[in-house]
Amino acid sequence: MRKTLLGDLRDSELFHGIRRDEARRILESLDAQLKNYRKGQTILSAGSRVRRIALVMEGSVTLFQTDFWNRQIIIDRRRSGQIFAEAFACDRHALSSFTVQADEATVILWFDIMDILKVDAADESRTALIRNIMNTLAMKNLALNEKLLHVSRRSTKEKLLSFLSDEARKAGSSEFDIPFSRQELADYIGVDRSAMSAELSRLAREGYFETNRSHFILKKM
Amino acid sequence: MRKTLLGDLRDSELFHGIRRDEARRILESLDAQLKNYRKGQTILSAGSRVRRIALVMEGSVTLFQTDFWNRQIIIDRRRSGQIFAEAFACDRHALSSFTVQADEATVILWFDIMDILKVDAADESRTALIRNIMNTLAMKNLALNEKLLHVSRRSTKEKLLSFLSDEARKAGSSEFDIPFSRQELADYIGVDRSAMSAELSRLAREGYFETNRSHFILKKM
DNA sequence: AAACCTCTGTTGTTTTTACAACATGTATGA
DNA sequence: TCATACATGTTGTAAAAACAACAGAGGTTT
Repeated sequence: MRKTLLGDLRDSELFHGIRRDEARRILESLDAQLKNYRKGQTILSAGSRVRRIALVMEGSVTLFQTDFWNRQIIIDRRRSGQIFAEAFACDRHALSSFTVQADEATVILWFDIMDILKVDAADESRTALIRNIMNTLAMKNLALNEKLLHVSRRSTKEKLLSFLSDEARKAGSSEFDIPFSRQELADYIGVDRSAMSAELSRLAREGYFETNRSHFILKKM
Repeated sequence: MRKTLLGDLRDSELFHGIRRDEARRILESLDAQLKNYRKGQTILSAGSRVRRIALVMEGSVTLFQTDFWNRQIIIDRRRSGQIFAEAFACDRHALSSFTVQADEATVILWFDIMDILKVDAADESRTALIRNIMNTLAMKNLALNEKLLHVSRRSTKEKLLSFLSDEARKAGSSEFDIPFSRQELADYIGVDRSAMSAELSRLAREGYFETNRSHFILKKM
């Protein structure tokens, strides 16, 4: 495996806190495999069985579904340092629910995560890797739960109040900056930007908060 | 620990495939603790640090949030055999984002999941438990992803088509039964029941599918 | 069979949202 | 400073959804 690529590993959430030589040793014992893909090439097909986690080393990929009526739905994009297919690899019975294609020339590192659980193989670095994977799954879980909580509110007003309330909780203060522009926020909670902008004005007028750009100050009422 | 309760453990997703005596041994080494709660008692408060996973042994609990403007939002309910707080326990930096209260007299088994990763403690049953936890996290992830995909579509029509397409994919056939009544489906995708019913009729008339109650036959067009 | 209940579909009305078009604000570099 | 580009706010209109009220279908109990 190329040294330059291994160096980059430490930047990924998965190998965080694991020494480079340790990472190399672990990956070798896990049947890790580097594969190159051309722009547009299919890396993983919907419906296929996935045993291994994919770590994007170089390039970027798009995850999408094709529905029953052949309409394409883009799910997400993953870049260098990020992983995909981890949920399918960690759940023995799951098949991939999406297709993955390379956006550009891309290098993927594949490795079998379940192998790492083998009883005879306990050591500190492996433990760290398992912890990192569990952390990753847990964090994704929390992020998905949080987003779902906002998105599944019925009205734009409820979505905004749910989101802002959560931001205040995370900031530990009624005054905070959100990590989104207006357009990004609208996409995140799944509504139209201009309608959302109007709703924000209305809520501010009603006294729920003051806002300027990404800065918010919530008001008890 | 009471034998009767330990017997029930095998029904939980977490201890699936682990022998009763093994489960007992593991739990003792993990500082497992049984606690009883009265109806209405708070089991876990939003904002607190959580080190241990909670497994509901008897009774049931409600997970909810109180937002900035003191409005209560019910997130979910967990019953005997199910776990909660697993994502907070698996992500060292996370604090609980919700409060948990007992719906009735409830028994909770608390245990430290990160302890199980200790290097000196590798054995088959522990490996199975780790695998089960990863499975649980992965399955939740997939379920959340799937629901989010449907809920975040903009219109009722898009939500329905997204949901039905996914059901067809999971069934491996264009003909299938959905696991929901109309009201449950409306709640799941986050829309009004009667409006959804009307939309279903419209889509059926437009030729997307035929449906009777929970039975659907999708049509290519 | 009759009475009852729950689920589902339909329709008219009200409310909310999306959409489009444009105005204003803000940051950036020539 | 001016020109420019992009983000944000505003408004009117069309479309969609929520809501409410009711009717019929299906199933269950007596």
